[in-house]
Amino acid sequence: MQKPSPALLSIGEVAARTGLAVSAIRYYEDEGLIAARRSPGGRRLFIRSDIRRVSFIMVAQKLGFSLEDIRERLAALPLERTPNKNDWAIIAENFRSHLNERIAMLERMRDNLEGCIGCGCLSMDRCALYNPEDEAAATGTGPRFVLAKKPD
Amino acid sequence: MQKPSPALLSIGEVAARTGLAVSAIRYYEDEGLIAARRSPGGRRLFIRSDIRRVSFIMVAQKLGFSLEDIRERLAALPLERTPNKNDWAIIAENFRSHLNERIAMLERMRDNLEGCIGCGCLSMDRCALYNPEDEAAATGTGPRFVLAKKPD
DNA sequence: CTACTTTCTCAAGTGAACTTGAGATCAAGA
DNA sequence: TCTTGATCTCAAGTTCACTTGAGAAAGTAG
Repeated sequence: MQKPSPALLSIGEVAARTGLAVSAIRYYEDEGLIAARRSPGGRRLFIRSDIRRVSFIMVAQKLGFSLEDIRERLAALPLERTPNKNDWAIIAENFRSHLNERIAMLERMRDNLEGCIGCGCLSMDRCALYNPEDEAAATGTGPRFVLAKKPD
Repeated sequence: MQKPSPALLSIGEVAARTGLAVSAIRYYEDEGLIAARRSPGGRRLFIRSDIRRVSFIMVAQKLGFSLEDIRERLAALPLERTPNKNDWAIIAENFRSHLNERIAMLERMRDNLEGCIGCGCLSMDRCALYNPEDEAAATGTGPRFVLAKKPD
């Protein structure tokens, strides 16, 4: 009967299963995002749940979080032990609220954009995307009316 | 009667009105994202619509587009002439579909996350976030079941 | 005209997130 | 045992998106 999966994984296996480069995994370890034990010969050995941890890092990055952000978020997970349901639930909950914020921002952006195309207001007033410079000049920096909840 | 706004703007004025650093505006010109004419003395002169162009760059960046992406998108706008409603509508439409994709991705991510917290499936099967490694290993690289439309 | 501020160019530096290269070691199959 | 192939460490290089610095010239207020 062949072993279905060994208890510990080499860095190459983690790389193959996540699609990440070996060098990137080492970098994540240097940066404290993951932890590895070592074989007697000095090679890194990962536990299976590290694949999930790495996957989480990759997904979070695609969503625009920095490694610093992600490290803070992952700090709630145990490094040496396989995280349980409750460990992940804490992370997920935290992550979810950030996701909702981001979704809301994108939707605002999209709706402003659509409003602008349809409304014919492009000449001057009340069009946040077409004409953010006047209000922005009054209050400070950047075209933030497109991103803000309300230009109140 | 004081001039309400001169026809052409200095780089400092564009910086003040967009909140961007002067150096960044020069950088964008080097990168071909904006174009400036020059005064007899060699200073950059921008047209008013360049403020909108710069604002657009800033917003698009916040949404995760690279300057390269943005340059391609802006290529549909005229550089020397003030873009009209139709020019912007083309950009906006193009941009909108990307926004919708991004929103959909975030929503999928969020829903997977929520499903995972609630469903109690964290031990093994059918939980894309908790356990992406097995399916991912079979088909290739990365934790893409969390991001893909369907793990079909 | 003088003094001061803004802008100019060009080169080099910065931080994030990795990758690449060199030279050595570890581990497994023929 | 020999020979690959995977991994190790450490230093240096890369890309992106800028910023900083130096030295000079342009514009502006008094």
